[in-house]
Order: sequence, then C-alpha cells, then structure tokens
Amino acid sequence: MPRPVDPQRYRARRLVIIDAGLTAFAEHGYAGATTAVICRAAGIGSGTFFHYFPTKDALLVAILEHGTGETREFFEQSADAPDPRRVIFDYVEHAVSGLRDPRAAGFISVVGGLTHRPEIARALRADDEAARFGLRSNVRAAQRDRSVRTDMDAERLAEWILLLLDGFAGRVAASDDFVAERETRTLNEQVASLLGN
Amino acid sequence: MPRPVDPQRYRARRLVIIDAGLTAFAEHGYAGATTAVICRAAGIGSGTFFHYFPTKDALLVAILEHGTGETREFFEQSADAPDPRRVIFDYVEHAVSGLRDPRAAGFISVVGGLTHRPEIARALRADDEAARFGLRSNVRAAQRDRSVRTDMDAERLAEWILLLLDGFAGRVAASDDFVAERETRTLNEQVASLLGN
Amino acid sequence: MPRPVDPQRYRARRLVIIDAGLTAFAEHGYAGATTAVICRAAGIGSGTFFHYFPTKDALLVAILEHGTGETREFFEQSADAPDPRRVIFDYVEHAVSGLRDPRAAGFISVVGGLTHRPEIARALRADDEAARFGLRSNVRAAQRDRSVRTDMDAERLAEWILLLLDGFAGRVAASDDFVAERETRTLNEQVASLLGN
Amino acid sequence: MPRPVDPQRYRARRLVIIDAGLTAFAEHGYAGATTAVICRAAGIGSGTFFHYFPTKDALLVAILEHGTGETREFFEQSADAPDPRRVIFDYVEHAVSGLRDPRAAGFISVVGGLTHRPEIARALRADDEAARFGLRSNVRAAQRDRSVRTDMDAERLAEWILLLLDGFAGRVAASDDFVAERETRTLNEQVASLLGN
DNA sequence: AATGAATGAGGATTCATTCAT
DNA sequence: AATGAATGAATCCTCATTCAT
Repeated sequence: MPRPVDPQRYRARRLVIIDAGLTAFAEHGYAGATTAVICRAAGIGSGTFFHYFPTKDALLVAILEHGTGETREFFEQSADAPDPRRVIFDYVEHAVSGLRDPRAAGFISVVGGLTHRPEIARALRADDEAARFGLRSNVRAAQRDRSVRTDMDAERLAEWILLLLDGFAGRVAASDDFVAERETRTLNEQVASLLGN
Repeated sequence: MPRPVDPQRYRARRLVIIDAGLTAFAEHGYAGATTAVICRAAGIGSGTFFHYFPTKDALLVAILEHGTGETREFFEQSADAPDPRRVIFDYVEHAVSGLRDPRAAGFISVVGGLTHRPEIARALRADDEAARFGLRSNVRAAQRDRSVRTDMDAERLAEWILLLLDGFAGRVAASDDFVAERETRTLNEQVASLLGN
Repeated sequence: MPRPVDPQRYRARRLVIIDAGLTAFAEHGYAGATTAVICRAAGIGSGTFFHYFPTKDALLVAILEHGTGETREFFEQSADAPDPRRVIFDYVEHAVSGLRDPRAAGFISVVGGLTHRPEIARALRADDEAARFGLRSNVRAAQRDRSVRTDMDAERLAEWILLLLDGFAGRVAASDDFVAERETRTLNEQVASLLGN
Repeated sequence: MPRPVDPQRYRARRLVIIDAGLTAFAEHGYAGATTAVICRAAGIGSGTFFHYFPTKDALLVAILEHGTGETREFFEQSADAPDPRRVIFDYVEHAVSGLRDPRAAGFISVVGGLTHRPEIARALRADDEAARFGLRSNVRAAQRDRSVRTDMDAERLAEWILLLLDGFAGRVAASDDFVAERETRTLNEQVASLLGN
C-alpha cells in the first residue's frame, strides 16, 4: 500500500533546506557553506540533502529562483495598477524591505561572485531579467503618461534603478553604519532624481 | 653564495603574478582560479608562487591593496586642490576609468563574495575605508565652502557615492548592455543630484 | 488482518525482479546496476526490492542459482541417458543456446569479476561445481564405454569443456563478429577433438 | 634553478603504482580496490596517485595498455620469423607464461566485467585488437604456406585462439585445481587441433 | 631563487539499506 | 505487503601548500 506522496511535507522540507542554505551561504560564503554545514543547519543527513537538490549549486539556484518568483509575482500583481510611477517606487520599497532579512545582503554579494558557475549565472540572469522586465514595463507606461522623463529609454532607466538597488544592498552588506531603514529616504530621492518628473 | 636579491626583478615578477591573479580571479572566480591556473597564467611554477605570496588569499589581498594604494594616492595628490567638489567628480571619473580594464568589474564582484575569509575582509574594509576617507574629507571641505549640500553629513554622502560607484561596477559586470562609457554622464548626474549644490 | 501471503504472486514478483536484475547487470555492469536502476526496470519501489532480497548481492546470487538450478536439472534429466558422450554434446548445445539471450554473455563477464564478494564467490563456485559435476559424471561414464579418451581424467576433461564454454561466452560478449550461431560447429569440433573418441 | 625533471624517477614511480594497482584490482576487484587501498599498497599519498593518473579508471587502462604494448612488441619481434605457425604457438606460450604472475588471471576476470566504463572498454578493445591482429597476420601467413588449415578464415581462427586463451585464463582464475603449468600441453593440443595442419 | 613532485585534509556526491506509514 | 523518504558511511577526487633539490 503505497504511502501517498505528501507534497505538503515535501515542500515544507525543501523550504527548510532552502532556508538553511540561505543562512549558510550568507554566513560562510559559497565555499564555507559546505553541504555538511547546510545539512547540520537544516537538521538533515547529507543523503537527504541530495534527495532534494541534485547539487549544491542547485540549492543556490533554488534560492535565487525563489527571489525571482517573488519579483515576478510583485509585478504581476501590479500589472493593472493605475500609476506605474508609483509601482516603481513600491518595488524599490519592496526590494529594500527584502533587505530586512539580515541574510539577504550577504547572500547577494556572495552570489554575485559566482558568475562562473554556469547554472548560477543562468539563474542570476533570469533574476536580473525579471526585475528589469517589470521595471521596464512600468517605466515605459510611466513615460507614456509623462510621469517619468523620456530622454532616457526605459531599458536604461530600469538598469539604473537596479544599479541603485544593487548598490544599496552592497552597502548594507559592506558597512555596519549603512542601515537600510535610515537610508531609504535618500534612496527614494535618488530614484526620483533619476526618473525626473 | 646567495645570489644578491635583485629587488627590481623581484618587484617585477611580483607584479606579473598580481596581474595573472587579477585575470584569473576575474575570469574564473575565486574557486576557479586555482593556484595552478594562476601559475600557468603567470608563467611560473607553483613553488615560485609561494615564494612571492604565502597563500592564495594573500595574492588577492595584494591585488586589493594595489587598488587601495591607488585610491590613497589619488586623494593625496588632490589634497590641496582648490575645489573639493571637483575632486569628488574627478574621483568618480577615476573610478569609472578603472573599469575600462575589462577585468576590473568581474574582479570586484568576485571579491565581494569573499567577506568570510578574514584576511580578505580586512583588505576589503581597508579599501572601502580609503575611498570613504578621501571622499569624506572632500565632501566635508565642499560642505564648508557650500558647494555641497549640508543636510546630510559627509560620511553618509561618501557612502552614497560609493554606493553609486559599486552599483555602477556591478552593472558593468552583470549586463552586457551597460557600457561604462555611455553611462558616465548619467552617473555624474546622479552624483550631482546626490550632492546638491 | 494480515493479508494471506500469496506464494504464487510472491514468486512471480520475485522472478520479475530477477529478470530486471539480469538485464540491468548485463547492461550496466555491477556498479552501474544500482538498486534504483533495477527497481525502475522491475517497476517496483526500492522498499519492495528489499522485501524480496536482503541485499543487492543476494539478487545476483539468486540469478546465479537460477542458472545453477537449470544446470542441475539438465543433468538430472539426462541421468539415465544411454549415451553419455551424447549428453556432453547436448550440454554444450544447451549452454550455447543459453547465450541466445543476449544478456547472458554480458552477465557472465560481469559476474566473473565479482569473486571478491564472498556470497557471490560461493554461488559462482556452486555453479561451476554443478556443471563440472554433471560433466564429470558423463565423461566418466563415457570413458567407461570407451567413447571418450581415457588418457586424461574425467575431472580435467570436464574443466576443459567448461574452459571452452566460458571462452565461447567471453568471445560472444567481447566481439560483435563472433556470433554464437555461426561458431557452434567449430565449438563442437573442438569438444570432439578434446574428448577424442 | 629548475630541478631537471627526472623521467627515470617518474617512470619508476608510475610503475610502482601500476604494480600496486594490478595487485589491488586482482585481489579486491574493481570496487574493492579503492584508491586508498591502492595508495597504501604503492606507499604513496592519495594526492600522488592523482598526480600520475587522472582517475582510477586511467590506472586500469594503463595496466591494460601495458599488456597491449607487450603483445604488440611480441608480434613485432616475430614479424620476420620464418615459421608463422611456430609464432602462433610461441604466442600461446607467451600468453600462458603471463599467467605465471598469479595476479594476471584475477585481473583479467575483473576487467572483463568493466565493459561499461567507456575508457576501459576502449582499452579492452584495443588489447583484443592487438592480439587479434598479430594472430591473424600469422595465421594468414601460415595459411599461405599451408601449415594451417584454409577452410576457416584467418580472422575466425584468431578469434578461436583468443577464445582458448581467455578460457584458459578464466579457468586458472576460477579453479584452484587448474594449474597453468600442467595444462599447457592440452592447450597446445587444442590449438593444434584448431589450426589443423 | 625557482621548481614541481608529493602530500593529505577536506568536500561533493553516491547508493545500499532502513523504517515509519 | 508495498512504498519511498531518510540516512550516513564510504568514495573519488581537488587543490593549497610544503620541501628537497
């Protein structure tokens, strides 16, 4: 009598590992986060790890995809928002609030140095693309209704917003004095100055 | 009869290794740049490598310190410049021009993920500190002569300039469409908007 | 309420696994035939596998014993045959016809390299012994009625017949050009030359 | 001052490892001969092993190629021999004498079960081919001068000689009672009966 | 100083086997 | 009986580093 596969349980466990991975990568870097460390953090045996993820890289990719999914969701939910300029700022807000998880910034800088692992590079590009796509659409819409400057094309403005967000995350990771909360206002100003009005 | 050390030759060879290291780290990431790879690139044997650097990390630190030195030099040479606001923009220019070396951006993102190796973290902090110190001094001076806004303190402004520079480097590394040359003007605008006037 | 064990069903399933094992071992070698591969081929879960066989080795042993059983059966059925020389040639025929199953030769060479697993070695020896015993008896009988040379003792002649059969199987496995069908005649000649008359 | 590479030393050490590998494979089978076991037998560290052979398979291949080389050499040295039939029997002698090394037969049966590792399969085919080629040439020559039957083509006769040799080796490995020395005469008889005259 | 052979600690991954359901 | 998730021992292999020459 086959035990019915319990996808609930499966996904829960998977999330536990993803979470442990996020912690471990952020805390110890990619090399330092050995599968042993991750397994210990997740409370599982090494065999179990590879039951859920075929490789260590795959775990990292899963973490990234998690983020990519959230980004896509965010923009899908804002698809019909009346004020695209507003959506852009909401996304900025959203991105910064992601940094409230103290592991996020660390993870981002770790993963940025892994462009040489092809799988990870792919996931990284997908992540970037998702954010760029969402931003670009909204920038374009905002340009149409003249709430954003039109002398720079939407793609470049999107890149620049990401530049600010990535730089912001980098600073959070690099400097103890740079506290997300306190700097959000300046970030908004920078984005505003970028988008013009 | 010990051959007298020829410091000329010594330093030259050291530079060759540093250069090979920069290439290798940028091209293959930290893990992918094995000492074997670096040695091959430098045209030396592995034994020789460890004559010049006690560890692989030490090479990375040396590369970083090279950059830190340049930063310090830059600000020292501008110490008595009459227009500190100008110096800030010159530094931005200087930093961007560093990205003309196609390895630079790659190296930066690689090294950003290595905060967990203590030696490297130290060097990274020193590098950051050098730039921040130089910028802060000039921001402060510029604030004194009212060419920079005074409603944000110098330290934070310095951090924000670095945020823009790091974000910029990150974009250069991440996106083929983001070409340093073409984006410099926008960068200057953003810095200007940051500093007010 | 324990479902009454259905021995019919049990044996059938066991045979399915044995068959899958034969296929897998022949196709992928001992190491390549992981229990997962075998289970997939047999259409069962891994847990089920270990209901039927306590270890992977035990499956291999069962396959071997299957063959050993057939060998014993063959010689039992020929026990009272009037012409023992004939029985020997029939056995050769029988052995060659076993090679019609394209998995047989592959399996034989795989299993030959596993003398170091004690269980398997035991089964292998038993298999060898069964064939040797059957052959030896018939050789001896044939010697008695002078239809086989008497200047070599029965044991050695039996070994030499096995030598020819094993070599034959090995060639079938090793060389695509060596087709059992076409070579049977030569095999019979060699056996004849061995036994004299 | 580069220590001059000492190819003497290199080859010697390589041979030590090859020898240890032969012992280990023959004694423990492929799986049982872990790299650790081989290294211990060779008196080297695991790192050293992989300095000489990129993989465990490569060591096995090297052992095989060693044999292949000997085979080729044998036939090259006999290239201009006046009596090709004699050469064939000399080769049989040569092959049997190789079995005096008690590890040889064990190694052969182990390696026969590894056809699924592509590198090994390739080496195995090359080995087979070398022997077949040498035999075939001599069979053909012998057929020309009528010292070997002509009703079977040279290729098939070569295969049959190998069949006898492989079967012989298999018996030596399988049965303690089957001693190479004592059985050589019968082997020669079988080959003679095969070749006719 | 320069070399590269030698080392072995450490890491990712595999897989037979167990066991709760 | 049947399942497959969970396990961890065991394996191959990598690579920074040492050291005799």
